[in-house]
Amino acid sequence: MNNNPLLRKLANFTKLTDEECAAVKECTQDVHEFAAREDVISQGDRTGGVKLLLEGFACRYKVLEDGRRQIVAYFVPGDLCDLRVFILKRMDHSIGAIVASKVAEIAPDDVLKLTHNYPTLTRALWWSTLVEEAIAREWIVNVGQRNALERMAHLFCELLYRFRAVGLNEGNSCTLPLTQVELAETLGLSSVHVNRTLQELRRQKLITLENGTLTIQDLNALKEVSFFNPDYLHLDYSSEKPSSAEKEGK
Amino acid sequence: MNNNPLLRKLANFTKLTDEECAAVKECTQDVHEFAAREDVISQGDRTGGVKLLLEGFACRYKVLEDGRRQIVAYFVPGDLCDLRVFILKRMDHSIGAIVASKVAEIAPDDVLKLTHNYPTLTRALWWSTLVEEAIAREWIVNVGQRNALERMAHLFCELLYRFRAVGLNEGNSCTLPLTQVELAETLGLSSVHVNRTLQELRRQKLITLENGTLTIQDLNALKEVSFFNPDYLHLDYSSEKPSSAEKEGK
DNA sequence: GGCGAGTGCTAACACAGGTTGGTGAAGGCG
DNA sequence: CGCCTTCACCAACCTGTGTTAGCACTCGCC
Repeated sequence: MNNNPLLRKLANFTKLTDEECAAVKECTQDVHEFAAREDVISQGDRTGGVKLLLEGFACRYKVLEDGRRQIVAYFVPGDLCDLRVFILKRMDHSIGAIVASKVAEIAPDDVLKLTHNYPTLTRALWWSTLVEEAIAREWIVNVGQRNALERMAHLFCELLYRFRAVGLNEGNSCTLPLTQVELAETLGLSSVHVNRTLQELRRQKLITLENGTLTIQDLNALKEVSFFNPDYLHLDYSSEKPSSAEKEGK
Repeated sequence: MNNNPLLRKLANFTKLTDEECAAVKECTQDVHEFAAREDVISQGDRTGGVKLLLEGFACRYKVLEDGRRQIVAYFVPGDLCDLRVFILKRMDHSIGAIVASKVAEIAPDDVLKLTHNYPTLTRALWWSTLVEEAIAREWIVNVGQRNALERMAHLFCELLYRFRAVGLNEGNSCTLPLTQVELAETLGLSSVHVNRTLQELRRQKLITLENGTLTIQDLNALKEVSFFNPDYLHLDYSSEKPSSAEKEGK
């Protein structure tokens, strides 16, 4: 079961039956490969099926008319982009692969079938989209209220938690193949200031970031300086549900 | 039909049958009133039903541990807060009334019933949640990439479009009962700088804002200075669907 | 009638972060 | 092999925005 990162992620919310897992796997057979820095879908394109990142690392971004670019979300394996995009006609933003990635495309009809036939799975999928929205809100807070150091620290905390949720961490390390320019476009900073801030984080022995690998040396300290509160990720299956009569599993 | 702002808004996406309209109305009978600056629901609370703003003006916000506050969304009448919140256990943010407001609470079961029985209505509701997400993304772009003047201009453009979509504008004017502090918390600026920026917008004869009423004197210019592109609001029913065989109405 | 709270507004100063322009190292490629 | 591009890194300077503080006005209330 755990070779599918989506199922791995959903397990953070609820336990799925074998049948549900099989149904998901069946719908995610249409896999496309994208090269690093290639667009999966571009602003203005007609919406297609729902994309599921299977391997790699990708982002959502918008560009202003004058060229400024803002990355508004990251996708780690297991992330879906908008369960219901196909309701809209055109993409109001782009999705780009950051490194070589594998993306499954789920046909609209399959989405409807899945949500029609499997209520538990449906709840789990809704949970994942609600989390995605919560992340977007937290990013607004991040760029709106936090300074450069706090912003960057907060982002790194979030990414570690998300990689963990799909088992793609190694202790407090995870792959993070971002250039400093991309970090800048994420955090609303200049790349120069990203560089300075990275150095400061390293100087304080909070993180290391080299060769596309992020290592958080002191997670508690990093959480503190960035006011990171993981509640918005709603990864609370184990913590709040022990009393429920549902199966425990695993 | 048009006395319900939600139905009014959904009409921007598709035409609903009388039966669907009646079903919506029936589910939105449980109305609560909130005073200005009162919380509709607070961070940490257990999630209840889905809230629908009927009258007034409200916002979503998050507060950091040290007191900094960021408003991450505004609700105009007709806006729902997360069709599926009830899947989550606790609110990771608060919703507050800005002025005295009326809020309907739709029971989770009613949401499920509606989406189970009325596919067209369901599509329209999904559309509205997708738009809400798109707005959140645009806000990230706003605070991340635009400077103070552009940010404020962009926000005002967005709000006018949204008030228009529910018929609550008067030409290029709409009610906007925000203090400068609230504007600051929305745009990630200090209240002093909000003041400066407002004056600059007034000086350039782009807007007026007094007694809680925003008037956009030169919408085209305001859109230009803020790189405002309304695509993300997906209010494109009329513009992209003339060829469809569906009814025209109204 | 006066007082305090809340709000809009302004000025002076401080500083976080942006801009510009540079270096060197690593990798791709003719 | 040298050339070009990309990226991390660095320094000097500049500016947008924040901070602090103070004044004026309105409104509600004792």
